[in-house]
Amino acid sequence: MDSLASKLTTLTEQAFSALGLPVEHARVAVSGQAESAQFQCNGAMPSAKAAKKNPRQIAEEVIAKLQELDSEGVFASLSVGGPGFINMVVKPSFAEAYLRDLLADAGQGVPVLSSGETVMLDYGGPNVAKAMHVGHLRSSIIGDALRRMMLATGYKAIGDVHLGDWGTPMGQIISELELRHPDWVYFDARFSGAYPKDSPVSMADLEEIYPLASKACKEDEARADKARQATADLQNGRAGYRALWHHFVYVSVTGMKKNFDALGVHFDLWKGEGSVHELIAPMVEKLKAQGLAREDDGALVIDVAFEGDKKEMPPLILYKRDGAVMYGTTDLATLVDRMQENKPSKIIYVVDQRQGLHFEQVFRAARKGGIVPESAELTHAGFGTMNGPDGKPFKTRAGGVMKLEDLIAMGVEKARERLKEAKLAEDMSAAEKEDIAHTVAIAAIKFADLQNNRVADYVFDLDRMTAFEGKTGPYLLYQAVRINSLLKKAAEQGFTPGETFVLPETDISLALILGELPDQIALALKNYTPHVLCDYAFKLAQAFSSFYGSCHILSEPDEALRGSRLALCALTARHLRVILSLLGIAIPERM
RNA sequence: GAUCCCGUAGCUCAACCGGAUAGAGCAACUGCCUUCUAAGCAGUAGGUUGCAGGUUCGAGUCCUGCCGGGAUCGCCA
Repeated sequence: MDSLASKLTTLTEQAFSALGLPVEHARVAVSGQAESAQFQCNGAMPSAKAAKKNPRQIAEEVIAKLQELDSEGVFASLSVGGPGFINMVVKPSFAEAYLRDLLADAGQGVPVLSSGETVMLDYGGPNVAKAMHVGHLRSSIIGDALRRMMLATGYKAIGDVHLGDWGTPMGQIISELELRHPDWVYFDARFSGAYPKDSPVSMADLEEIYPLASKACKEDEARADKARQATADLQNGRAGYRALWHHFVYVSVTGMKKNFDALGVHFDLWKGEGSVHELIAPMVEKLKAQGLAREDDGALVIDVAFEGDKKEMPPLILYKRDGAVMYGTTDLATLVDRMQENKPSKIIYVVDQRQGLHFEQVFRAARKGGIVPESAELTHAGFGTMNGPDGKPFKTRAGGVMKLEDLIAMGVEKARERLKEAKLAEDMSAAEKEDIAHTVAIAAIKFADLQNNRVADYVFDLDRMTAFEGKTGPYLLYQAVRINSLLKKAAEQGFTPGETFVLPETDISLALILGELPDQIALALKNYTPHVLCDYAFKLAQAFSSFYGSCHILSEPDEALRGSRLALCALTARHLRVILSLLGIAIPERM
């Protein structure tokens, strides 16, 4: 399904082509000046220089050609504005026909942007043995939204959680446990039997142990050496350590799933850094054989700097002095794995901006080593940090890192209060109320995050995002629920939405905005910027509210107009449902 | 020190490939609930887009230089 504007672009392309003007300038966009036009084409101005003509004159010629080509009566008016803008107003009948097709579209207005290309998205990235914290929120929310958008537009999208499970922290915990419990069978190097099935440590134990171990290593070099050795031994396959590590992963993933379920974030793959361990040695051998890997100060590295580089580009370390690998190595091996297993045409990393240099190094190494061909896109879709209302990195009142589950609980508590204040959901059961509070809280948190430009830092202000007024998730839920309630009420009176439209002056503005959906989705995906869809959802909800305020629907005596208005309601509701589901936001039945 | 990102209304943020008079929300002010959910709608006010140059028909957007903030720069992730 194309947008309304792209239908018009098809016409202007014909006109441009007939006049010998470059068709790439023929694009029609929604007008920035709603008073003077609905749509505009700016192509006369850039075409003017090459054609050696006055841009206004070109615009006039395009308009004349458009009128000549317009046998179906699309345009109500065409005019030249300013230095050469081609302003367009369409006839209601054109918009009416378009909406009829849109309503009948099997794809619900979602454009098809790919015929099944495989794309992999790397997001979430929680660490084993550590509680998930607010730092994981953005990656999870943005990554999942992009996955949903790509899946809906025809890609074979695969989300991979990419656990942080193979680095130094693992060795720090193992060595800490060995110091505390030297008698455990996991530390008996001569033991060759089966290790216990159940984990000797709980998630709570790990959360307590890790910070202590990490601190001890920072303060004591000998202690740090012990941890380094344990990391290397784990990676090199020491059986007891591996057994213990499997327990860590298991208990951690159980906790993570609870968080991701609460957020409504989905993954297709639960692989981690450790999953690709077997691929590392052959990969490194190949890099050596290619003459790309070299030894440097005891470590094995691959140079990724180029001749014309402006910035310093340190080599990527494959093996540390102590023989252990770092996340650059596992990231590279993960690319080997992905190219072998999934052959994606795009791999998108939704990871903190601060990792920019790291990904540049990994991508360069992957290209150099022939691991990823130039034809496959590698993108680091980075995001800014989440700050508190004071503009500084988000912390608890005590100054510590806030756990994700605590943050979600705070959001739910806030949503509960707001519902009570607004005297909403009063007639419902306690369980249903709780359900709605949760849905509202997640919508608030997700929308607040997604509506910000991905690359910029953003201020996380729970009071503001759960406020039930203005540009918030709850406002959108309210609009969606309100429309559904209206449609239900209409059905009770025996009124059903029509299949055709009648668009008087009062209804045209909403109709035109409904016709933007396909472009908005494509634009959001083009630069991996979900905030475009947030903006659009809000604009649509506002346009609906305005329409709703000025047109009384159920009391409309004209049957055709009433049916058309109900269809506008149904289409708006469907758009909101589609957009919010692309963003990963659920809508309650009622509230 | 080098490199990258950011700087737009009092606050939080938009602005599609460079397009017309830079838009929303919050806060403030004025109206609107005996009809479909007022968590809403209509309206008012609020700007030298950090500063100075440049490129061109046209610059918040591109280029150069400054100022301010953040981040990164080899054995953590």
